[in-house]
Amino acid sequence: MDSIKIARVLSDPIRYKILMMLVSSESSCCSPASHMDTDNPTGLCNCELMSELDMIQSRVSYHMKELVESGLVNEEPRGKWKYYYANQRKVLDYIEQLKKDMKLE
Amino acid sequence: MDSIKIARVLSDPIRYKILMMLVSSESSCCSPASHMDTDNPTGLCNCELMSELDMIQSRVSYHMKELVESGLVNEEPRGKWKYYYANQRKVLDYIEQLKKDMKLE
DNA sequence: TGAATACATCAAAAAAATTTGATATGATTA
DNA sequence: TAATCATATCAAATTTTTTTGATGTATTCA
Repeated sequence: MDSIKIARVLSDPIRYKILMMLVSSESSCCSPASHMDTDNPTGLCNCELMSELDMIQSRVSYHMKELVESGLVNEEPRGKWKYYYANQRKVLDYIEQLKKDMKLE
Repeated sequence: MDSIKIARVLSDPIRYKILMMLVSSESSCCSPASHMDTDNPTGLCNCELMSELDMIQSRVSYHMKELVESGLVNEEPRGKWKYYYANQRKVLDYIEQLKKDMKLE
């Protein structure tokens, strides 16, 4: 059941916060805007998350892996860096599944 | 953040299954229908969950406690038994919070 | 009342998830 | 090419969650 996996990923406070940061992010660190994918102008890289969250690198990396593997976040390598952005569609899909399972609406 | 707590509860496969069972339950075990709360004709008791899920009593009890404490399930003691029913409004609230946090719609 | 039934709670064990520090990989830049 | 920077991965330690078996409490029923 996919919604269980999504719920697990969403149940960690740090990941939830990261997801909200990604949803809200309009600018990027570490590189000029020209490095960004034109279709996805938003995004954050690990280094920004590290300083923003005051967490060591491997810890950020671990949580980003969880987020990406769940599909809630997409990643986009740009040279040395890796940018992340929220996959809002995945959240919508999760919500739809939840509604269906819980016989809502 | 409340949605994190809800997500944690929803991230366990057993609890998710129980919640779906409660949502779908129209009849009850262990007692005549007259024992049921008239406002909430659905519901299941521990004993039915035990046999349905093939789990020992303390395990069912643990998960029901988690579900009740999260607000996803309401309980209703009826004499010797305890009936549970899904609180669909709580799921809806969770979904609304999620939508808000993820800037959806 | 006393036996039986249903559920709660507890502590210990087991399992799963997270954190950390060290090291590895891979791209960039001097 | 060598040094540097950003990120990935790993194993061990820690923390959190779940499971189990034992025991406690409350209600029902004979």
